[in-house]
Amino acid sequence: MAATIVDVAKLAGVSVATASRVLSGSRYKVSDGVRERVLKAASELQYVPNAHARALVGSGTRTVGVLVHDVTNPYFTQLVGAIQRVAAEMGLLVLIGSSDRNPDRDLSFIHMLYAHRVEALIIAASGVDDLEFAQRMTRSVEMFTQNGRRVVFINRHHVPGDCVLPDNFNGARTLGQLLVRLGHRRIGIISGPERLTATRDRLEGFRRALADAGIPLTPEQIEVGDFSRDGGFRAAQRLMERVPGLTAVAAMNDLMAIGAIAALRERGLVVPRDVSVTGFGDHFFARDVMPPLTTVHVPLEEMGARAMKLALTPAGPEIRVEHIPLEVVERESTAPPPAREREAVG
DNA sequence: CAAAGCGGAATGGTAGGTTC
DNA sequence: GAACCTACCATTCCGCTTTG
Repeated sequence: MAATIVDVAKLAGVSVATASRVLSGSRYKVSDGVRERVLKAASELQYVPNAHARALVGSGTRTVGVLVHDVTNPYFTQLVGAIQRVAAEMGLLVLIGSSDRNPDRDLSFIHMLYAHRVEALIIAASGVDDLEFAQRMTRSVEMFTQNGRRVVFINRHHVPGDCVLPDNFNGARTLGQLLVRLGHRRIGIISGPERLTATRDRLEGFRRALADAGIPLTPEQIEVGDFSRDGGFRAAQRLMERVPGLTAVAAMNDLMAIGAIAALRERGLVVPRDVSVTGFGDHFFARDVMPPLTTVHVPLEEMGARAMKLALTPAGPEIRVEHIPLEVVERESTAPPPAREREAVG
C-alpha cells in the first residue's frame, strides 16, 4: 500500500495536521526541527499526496482540460505543446480530449473534463457553423463558468467566451493575393471540413482575394479534404481530373498541401514549374519539404501560450478576444504559371 | 497575556456495506 | 428497497498547551 499522510505523521511522531502543513506548502508556522522530521519521514516512505483526496477537500485538482479535434494533427500537437509548457510552469497537469471532429464526442469530453473538475478548459477544437450545436456547447460551457471555472476558446466559435482568434480570413486573403500577383487565374482549392469556421473563414478570404481581382471561383474548383495528407492527395487527384488547366492549388492546411504535391508528382507535374501549391499553418516541416512550402504562418506556440495564460486569469466583466494576425511566408512551392497559360489569359 | 506551535476533528463526493 | 453508515485521504478551522 502507498504511504498516506497518516503514515508520514506516525513515522515523524507528529499529528496529521502538522505533517500536512509541512507537505502542502502551507503558510502556517512549523518549527524547523519538526519540519525536518516530517520531510525525512515523507522521503523515507516515498510519500506522494493523493490528488483525489486533495481535490476532495476543495484545494483544487491542479488540472486543466484541453479539447482538440485530432492529437495526431501537427496543428493541435504544436498548440497543445505550448499549452502544456505554460501549464507545467504553473504546476498544472493537462488532460487532453481528442474528438476526431465528432460533435457528440466534443460534448462528451467537455462533460468528462468537468467531471474531473479541471480548473480551466481550453477548447482548441475549431468552431462549427451549426447554431443548434453551438447552443448545446454553450450549455456545457456554462457548467464551468457558473462554477467559477475558466473556459477559453481558440478560433471562432458561436459560443460566447474569451477567445484567441487567428485572422484566418486575412491570412487566406493575402495568400490569394499572392497567387493573383504571380499571374494565376485558374486556381483550385482544397478546402477543409465544411462545417468548421476555420475552413469557412479561410475560404472566404480566398474568395475575396480572387473576387477583388475579378477572377471567378466556381464550386467545381473547390474540393473538400479532411485536413490530412491523404485527404489532400485524393482531393488534388479529383481536382486535376475535373478542372483542366489549373495552375495553382491552394490547400487549407500544410498536410493537405503536401498530399497535393505528391498527387501532382504522380501525374508527372512539377511544383512549382507546372502547378503552384500553397498550404496554411506553416508547421515545423513546411520549410523542409520539397519544394519548401509557401504557406500562411499561424503562430501556434504563441496562440497556445496566450490561451493558457488567459485561462489562468480571472474572467473580466467583458469577453476578451485576443486577435492574432497571420502572415504569408513565400517559399519555393509557388511561381508564375507556365508561359503558355499566361499567354492564353493575355 | 499574547504569540507560537501543535493536535483533534470536521469536511468533501462516492462506493460499498449495514440496518430496518 | 430505501435510508443510513463508513471508509477513503489531505486540508484547515478551531482549540489547546507551552514559552517568553
